[in-house]
Amino acid sequence: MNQKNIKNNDKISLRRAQLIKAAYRVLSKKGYHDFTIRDIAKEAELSTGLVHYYFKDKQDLLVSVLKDINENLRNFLNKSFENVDSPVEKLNIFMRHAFELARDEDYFSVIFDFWTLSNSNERMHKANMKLLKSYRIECSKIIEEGIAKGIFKTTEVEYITAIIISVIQGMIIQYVIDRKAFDYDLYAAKISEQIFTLLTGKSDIKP
Amino acid sequence: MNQKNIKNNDKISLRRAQLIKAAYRVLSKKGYHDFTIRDIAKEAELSTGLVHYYFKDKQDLLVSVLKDINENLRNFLNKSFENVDSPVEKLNIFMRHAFELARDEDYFSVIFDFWTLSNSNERMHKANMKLLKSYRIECSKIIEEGIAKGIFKTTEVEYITAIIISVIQGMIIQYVIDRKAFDYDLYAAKISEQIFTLLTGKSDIKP
Amino acid sequence: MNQKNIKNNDKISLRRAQLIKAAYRVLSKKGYHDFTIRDIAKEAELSTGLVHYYFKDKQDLLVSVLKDINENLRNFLNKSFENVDSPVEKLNIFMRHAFELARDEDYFSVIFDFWTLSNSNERMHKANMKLLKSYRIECSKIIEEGIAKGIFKTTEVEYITAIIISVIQGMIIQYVIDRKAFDYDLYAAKISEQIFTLLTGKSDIKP
Amino acid sequence: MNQKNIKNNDKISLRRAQLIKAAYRVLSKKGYHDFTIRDIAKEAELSTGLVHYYFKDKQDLLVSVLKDINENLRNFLNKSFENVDSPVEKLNIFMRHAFELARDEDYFSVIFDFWTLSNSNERMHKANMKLLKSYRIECSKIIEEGIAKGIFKTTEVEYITAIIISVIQGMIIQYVIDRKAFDYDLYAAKISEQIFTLLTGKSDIKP
DNA sequence: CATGAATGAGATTTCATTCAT
DNA sequence: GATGAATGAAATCTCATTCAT
Repeated sequence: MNQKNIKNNDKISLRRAQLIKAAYRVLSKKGYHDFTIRDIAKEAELSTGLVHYYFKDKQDLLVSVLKDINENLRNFLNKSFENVDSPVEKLNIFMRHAFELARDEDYFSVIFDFWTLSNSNERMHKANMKLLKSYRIECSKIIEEGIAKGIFKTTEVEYITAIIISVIQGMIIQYVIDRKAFDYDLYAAKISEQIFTLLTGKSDIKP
Repeated sequence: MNQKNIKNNDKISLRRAQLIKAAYRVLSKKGYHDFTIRDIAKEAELSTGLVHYYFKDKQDLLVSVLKDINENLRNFLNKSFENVDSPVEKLNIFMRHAFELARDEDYFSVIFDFWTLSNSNERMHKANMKLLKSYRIECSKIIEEGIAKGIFKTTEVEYITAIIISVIQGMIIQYVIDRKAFDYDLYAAKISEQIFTLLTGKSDIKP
Repeated sequence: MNQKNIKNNDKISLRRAQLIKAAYRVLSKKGYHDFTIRDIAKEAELSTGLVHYYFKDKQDLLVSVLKDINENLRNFLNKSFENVDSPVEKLNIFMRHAFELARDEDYFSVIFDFWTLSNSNERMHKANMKLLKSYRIECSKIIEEGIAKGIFKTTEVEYITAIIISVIQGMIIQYVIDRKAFDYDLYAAKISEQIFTLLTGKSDIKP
Repeated sequence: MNQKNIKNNDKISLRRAQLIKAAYRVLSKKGYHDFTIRDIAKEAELSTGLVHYYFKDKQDLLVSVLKDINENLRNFLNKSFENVDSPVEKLNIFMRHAFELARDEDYFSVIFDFWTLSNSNERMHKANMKLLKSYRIECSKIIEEGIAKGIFKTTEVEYITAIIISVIQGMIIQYVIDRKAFDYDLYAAKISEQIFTLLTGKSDIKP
């Protein structure tokens, strides 16, 4: 590939990224039902035609947004774990990150949209499966590392993982839908603690 | 209220129920994105005009569907608890019912739709809050009854309730999105058991 | 079918006919490439939505126009032949009618459009086949009647029919594309005469 | 004109020819309705921008395609007649060539497209007139040569020419639209024979 | 009450054409 | 000459909502 092509590809990637970002912003602001290609174009300060130049159709753009979210998760975790050795600390980072998602007003509205689209769009369905799987895989890796290092004492990595993801996710949903349902921060802390108890058999680990 | 009005109201209720049911069926079949007023009218074998006679607009109908779901939950639990005294048995029924929701292919796609709509529609948002609250209230009532009867030994009813709802809900979502993610029945059973352990302090209670 | 349905169907037929007529007018004025659904709606003084209410899509409307043309041909011939017994006179009417089509500035532009669409649209293709077949069938019927009555003396009805249709059609095309190519009326008269010669063996029959 | 300009012009001609060929291929494959400038560029393995460098606009390109077809006709006939003296043989070649056009699946779809465009585009209209005129002129030349050589005995060259073009063209159209309408080869042979009869006076039918 | 024809705003999508590189 | 990213106008089609009957 020559110099020129590299430049072009960079430009293409740039535009795609720009549009994906704009789509994410619009999506979270207006929700899938009301957002239009025109909104995205306006948000990105580009023409509507260009959106279709880079993405086959609306659904293609949305799938790309979801894939982008997935990639961001991996990047975030990779970066965060760079200088961290302790599995306990890693799990803490992981859970804190997960609980923090509820902070971002928009993130879960977008996720809801994607779940909804899962039904009618197979590509979206697969991307959703992949994102959830990513969460489970990252979580399992940490737990297994903890077991290998003799810190965690469970034999049921997958089950514990499913529980962790479930309880965090379920908590977030309730909180996102009803911010006054309970003291989210307190419950998040308690749950973290309880999970460590479950994993280590002691309750004195401080997150 | 005279005889005629009663009759009319009955008929109105009948038509409304008929349309709500049709809306639920269409909604679960096609998802929010593709369903139309015409679909509902056809499903109910009525005219499109009539839908707007009984419901202000599309959103009004959808809110009514959600409220209907809420009512059904209460009715179901009331009926199920009619001849049951044991809080343990009640909690079992409650959790089994909740886990069973994942069985119904359609139920959670509809719920996803409603969550999504929560974002842009305040009435829908409120209805969603109410449904989640209903779950928490019903669950809390059972736990408090168990405490009163000396069977459950927790002081944190609300927290435990939130955990129960969260873990079940989170489990369902993962399962609905990826039916092969894990052995749902096994995990459901394990979770139930673990919740009873949490509540009673013993692990030998068989659900 | 009750009185009401009949009324409704009449109304439906009315609207459909109205739109087909409008489509025909617009089509001949602007040609397929430039004509829009909006044009038709405007021509019929109705809304664009209504066009789609009565016709699945643009192509569906066009196929309907072609079918309408076909029907008109049959109706015209049936009516014209009502009090005519002589096959010679019938064939004369038939050929005069055919040659007259070139008079209508629009008719053949529309036909060209349909031929063009034949390629990409199977329904249109079939409708085109049907129209041409209609012409052949009507022509053959007359010739056979003439043979039965001992007036025409050919054994090759189908071949003669194909020739008649071909030469008239080919003549029209040249004339429609180039009005000054030749003396259309003169040539039309000559061709008619020659065809009768071919059929009867004498040349003194005056059309 | 200097050496450089000649080179450039050659290159320009080359590119133009390349694009015209590509346009013809795309046009016959997809038909006017679905073909795009991008299709042509892709087919020619060039960029879309270049199409507009060599042709003012889409219509300009199409007119060029039609002119190209016209030129090809003349070239073909010139070449075919190179070593042929007999007008009978020449007319045979001419008619065979004409009838053969129906063989090429694509040729007449393209011609239909051009006829259709005739309506809304004057340049296209003229190009169409020119192509039809070319056919008549070539045919007339042969007949006149035959008369000069005492082989053909008609005094109505133009009329006979119009008939020949008409009947062949009309035959092709019926065949192109309905391949099973009749035995095309048989009818083509019969028509050729009959035309020669008409021209040589061997039959007793008077034109 | 009930119907469904009619409306019209608005969404997605396509594509000829332009222009900076 | 050559490229292809970018534009933006315009087309088709959908659908909630209205309203005369």
